[in-house]
Amino acid sequence: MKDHSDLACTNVHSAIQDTLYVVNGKWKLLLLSILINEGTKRFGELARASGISPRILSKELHELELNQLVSRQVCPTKPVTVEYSATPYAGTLKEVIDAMIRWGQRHKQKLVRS
Amino acid sequence: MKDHSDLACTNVHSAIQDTLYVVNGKWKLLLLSILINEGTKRFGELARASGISPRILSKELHELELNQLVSRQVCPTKPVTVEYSATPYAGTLKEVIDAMIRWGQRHKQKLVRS
DNA sequence: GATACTAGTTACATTTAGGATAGTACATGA
DNA sequence: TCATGTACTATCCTAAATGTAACTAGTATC
Repeated sequence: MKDHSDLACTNVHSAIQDTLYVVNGKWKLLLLSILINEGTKRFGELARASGISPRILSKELHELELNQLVSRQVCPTKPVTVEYSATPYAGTLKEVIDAMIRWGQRHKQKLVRS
Repeated sequence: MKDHSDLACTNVHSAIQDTLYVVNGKWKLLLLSILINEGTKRFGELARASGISPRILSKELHELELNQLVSRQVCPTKPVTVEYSATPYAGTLKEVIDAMIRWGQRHKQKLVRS
């Protein structure tokens, strides 16, 4: 209600859309949350922790890597393993993720009460 | 990294999924942002402000109403108008929305710089 | 050689989201 | 009576998202 020029509104609207574009879909914020809160994980660990099928997981991780939110490191183990980590830049999304976690928890409690 | 029981993780994961379930899609957070920041708006105003087609707008507003995030009031004007407002409960999502606005703005600046 | 573990990939099917277009219903004013 | 403004709704369609199942490739182990 305060700063209400058309320009300011447009910026706010497109800022939301820009964020949604980067973290679209059912899985990206969940994956980032896991990597941020639990640290580096391998492909199989992420699949088990999230319940995402390999095909989707591979695609989501690739998209997150393109946006520099996740880094991928191949480890010379036998058999080879691949470690995925949240980048420092992903940390800037923590504010969004934490807000969503808090809201989801409160929302569930509200549903239980009513 | 701190509280790392399976239960805590499960709760965190499902909390994110619960939030995503309520505010899914391209438009719900944008609509809520408009209604929260700019106040009550009519159907046509929302359509113009957001660029959403009537069919989708109607569907999104209905879903938001079901989740008690938006209230709908018919005004006895001629022709009849309908006002949509963010409910007090929608205010609890402001934290999420503001975090996404800030992130989107910073992200765009990052893209411009690099 | 068969089996298993790693990290994917490929092909296919299904579901969902979203958009385009036109039409409905009601009232007003020309 | 016809156009206009309001708020939708119905129909159809396309594209995107997601899921399932099977399969590849490299290495190690039995």
